[in-house]
Amino acid sequence: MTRTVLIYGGVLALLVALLKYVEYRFLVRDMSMEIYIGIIAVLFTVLGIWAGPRLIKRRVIVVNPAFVLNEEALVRLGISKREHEVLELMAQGHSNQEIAEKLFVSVNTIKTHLSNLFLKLEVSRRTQAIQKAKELRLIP
Amino acid sequence: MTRTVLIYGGVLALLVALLKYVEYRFLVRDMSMEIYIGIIAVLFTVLGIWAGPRLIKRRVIVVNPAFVLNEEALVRLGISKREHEVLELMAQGHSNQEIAEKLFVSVNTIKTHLSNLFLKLEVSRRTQAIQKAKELRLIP
DNA sequence: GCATCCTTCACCCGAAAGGATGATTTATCC
DNA sequence: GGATAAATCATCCTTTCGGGTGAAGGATGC
Repeated sequence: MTRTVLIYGGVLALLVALLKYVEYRFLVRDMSMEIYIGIIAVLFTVLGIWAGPRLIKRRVIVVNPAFVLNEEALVRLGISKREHEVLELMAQGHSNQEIAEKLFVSVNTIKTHLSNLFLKLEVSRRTQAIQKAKELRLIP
Repeated sequence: MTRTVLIYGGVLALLVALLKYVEYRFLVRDMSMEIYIGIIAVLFTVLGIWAGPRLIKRRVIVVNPAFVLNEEALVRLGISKREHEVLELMAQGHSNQEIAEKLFVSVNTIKTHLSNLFLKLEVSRRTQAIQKAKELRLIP
């Protein structure tokens, strides 16, 4: 903050000096008063635009990052579409039986899918699978 | 954006008009040139500070909100310290046996804690418990 | 001192989950 | 047309979970 004010002051002083120089050398004799004032106005407006954000504390907006599926990991681990589907339902807290009913297949199929998933995720329990899948951004 | 530019232009025009007014009525006769220029500089610096952030696109910084334990929910649901501890370990993917070893108690104790937790969280599976506990911000 | 809550542990039983293996069907690719 | 991968289902067996019940020791508060 202190540093910022110093920089700001320095730039301001520099600008004033520049103006003085310009004033006595070239402009006053050749230009009308209006143009001279206009130049000053533009210069200091630009200065304000530049210095404003540096003087005023930046507002940090905390936002929950939207979920983006990590498709690269899906491919890398060789997780199929169906397996991913089962993974999502499992992570939502459904039992194998419930998942089977939702997907219109038998429980055995779900168990097979989950077995394969556990192998691919290198885990041995569904709670671990949820952990890992969240880390890898396979599920929200 | 278009609206912002219009406002900006309007304010600028207003300021110029004000300056003209001031110039011809009071100041030029009484003040030195330096002070007059100084006032212009200050005015347009302020204008720049005000208009800058409105002209330049605001940068939104996306940050993962830090985890804040919802103690109110803990009290409301009557979840004890030990139960919360077990809940955390469970959510990390540990089996009852593993949790028991980590806390130096028997598996039966862990099972009792989890049974009570399931009652308090109104769930019937550990995966559901994880879901609900995350929703309630009882665990990260 | 008594009630209450927390923590601990035990036992039983049935349901759910996990591991291994094999088989069939259906796409898809070369 | 054969190879390959995905999806489906099954069976067998073991481990883990979940539900119910009971009980004992310790801390807290009135």
